[in-house]
Amino acid sequence: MDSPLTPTSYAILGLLAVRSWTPYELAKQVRRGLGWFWPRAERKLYDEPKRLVAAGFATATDERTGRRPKTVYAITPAGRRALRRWLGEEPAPPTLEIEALVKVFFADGGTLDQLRGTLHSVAATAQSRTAELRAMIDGVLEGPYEFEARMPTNALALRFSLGMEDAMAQWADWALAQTSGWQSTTDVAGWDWRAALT
Amino acid sequence: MDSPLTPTSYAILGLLAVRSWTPYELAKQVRRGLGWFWPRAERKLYDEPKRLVAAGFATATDERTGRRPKTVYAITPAGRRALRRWLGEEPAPPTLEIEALVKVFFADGGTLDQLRGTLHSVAATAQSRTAELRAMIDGVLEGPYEFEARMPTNALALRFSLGMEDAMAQWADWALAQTSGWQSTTDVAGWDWRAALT
DNA sequence: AACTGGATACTGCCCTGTGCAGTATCCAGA
DNA sequence: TCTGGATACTGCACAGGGCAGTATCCAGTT
Repeated sequence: MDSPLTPTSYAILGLLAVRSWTPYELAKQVRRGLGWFWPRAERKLYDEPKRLVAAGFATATDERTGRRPKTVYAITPAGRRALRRWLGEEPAPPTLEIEALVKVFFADGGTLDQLRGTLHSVAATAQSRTAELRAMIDGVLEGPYEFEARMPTNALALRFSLGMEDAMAQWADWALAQTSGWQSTTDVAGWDWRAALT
Repeated sequence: MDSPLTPTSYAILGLLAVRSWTPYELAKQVRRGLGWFWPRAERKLYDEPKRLVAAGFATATDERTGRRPKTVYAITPAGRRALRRWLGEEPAPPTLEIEALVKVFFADGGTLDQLRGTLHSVAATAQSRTAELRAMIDGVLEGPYEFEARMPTNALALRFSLGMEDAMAQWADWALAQTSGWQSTTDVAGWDWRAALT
C-alpha cells in the first residue's frame, strides 16, 4: 500500500494542484493535455487518487449529483510540497512506442506497397494530431481561458508536441521520397543508404 | 494461451525472420535497434518466443554450451506468412512517455531553476542519445556489416530516431531561450505565450 | 592450478498499467 | 415518456517492468 509513488501519481498530483477534480473530469483533462506526453487509461485515474489520499497528499470528498454519488479529490499542503520536491528530480529518459516504425524496420519481410502504406499512415496520423493541437491552440487564443495563469508552461509543452508531430510528418515525407524509386523492399535500385545516413 | 499476438510478438517474430536467436541475444539486439521505437524489458524476451512457438510461428531448439543449456528460436514458414500479413495492417498511433514534459507542464508549481534544470536534462539526454546513434552509424559505415541486406529499411528507421532526438534537442534549446527572461515560473515578465504558439 | 569478474541463460514474483464488460444515474431533446 | 449520450464508477484478465535469485562459462590474473 505504501509502495513509492510513480510518475503517474505525480502527474495526477500536478492536476490536483491546479484545482479539484473527480476522476471522470481528470480523464477528460488528461485527454486534452497531459495525454500527449503521459498517456494513461481512464481506468488508472480512478485508482491513482486513492493512493494519493493514502499518502496524505490528497483528500477525497463524497458529493452527489441528485442520487448519483461522486468523489472529488483535492490536494493537501503536504501534496504541494511533495510535488515541488518531485519537480526538482532528474526526469527519466523518454520512451517512444511507435508500432509503425517496427513495421518499417521489418519492411524487408513484406511488399513495397505495405511499406509505403505504413509511411502514408504515419504522415496522416501526424497531420491529424497536428490539426488537433492547432484547434486547441485556436480555442485558447480566442476565448477567455479557464487556466490563463498556467499558459506559459502550458505553451512550452504544446510547442513540444507540435515539434514531435512535425518531426514525424517531415520524416514520413522524406521516407516516401526516398523509397519512390525502389523496386521492392529488398531491391532498392541503386538507392544509397550510406548517403541517407550522412 | 491462444490470446491474440501483440505488436511485441510481431516485433520478436520480425527479428526471428532475420536469423535465429537465443532470448539473451534477442535482448542485445533489441537494445541496439528495435528498442529505440519499441522498448521492452529483457524479461519479456524470454516469455514472448514461447507464445510464438505455441502459435506455430517459431520452433525452439535446446542446445548447450558445455553444461549450460540454451534455447534457440527459429521462425517457421507460417511465421513468415503471419509477419507478412501483419506488415500490411494499419499501425497504432504513436505513444510518447516523457516524464520531463510532465515536469515542464506542471513547472508553475516549482521554481524557475527546477524548470530550467529539466530543460537542460532534456537537451543533454537528446545529445547523448544522438551520439549513441551516430556511433552505431559510424560502425556500420566503416566495417563490413552482418546484416548489410537489411540496411535500406534499417536506415529509414535510424533516420527516424535521429529526427526525434534532434526535435527534442531543438525544442529544449528553444525553451531555454524563451525562459531566459522569466522572473519565475509564474512571473514571465511580459513574455508572450501567444507569440510562442503562432 | 585456483580465483575472480563479467558475460551468458534463464525463472519467480510483485507491481503498474490497459482494455473491456458491467452497473447505475442524470439530463436534454424528441 | 423514452432514448441516447454524458457522468461515475468497479472487477477482471492480461501485457509489461523491475528486480532478486540461480547457474554456468570463460578469459585474465595470481
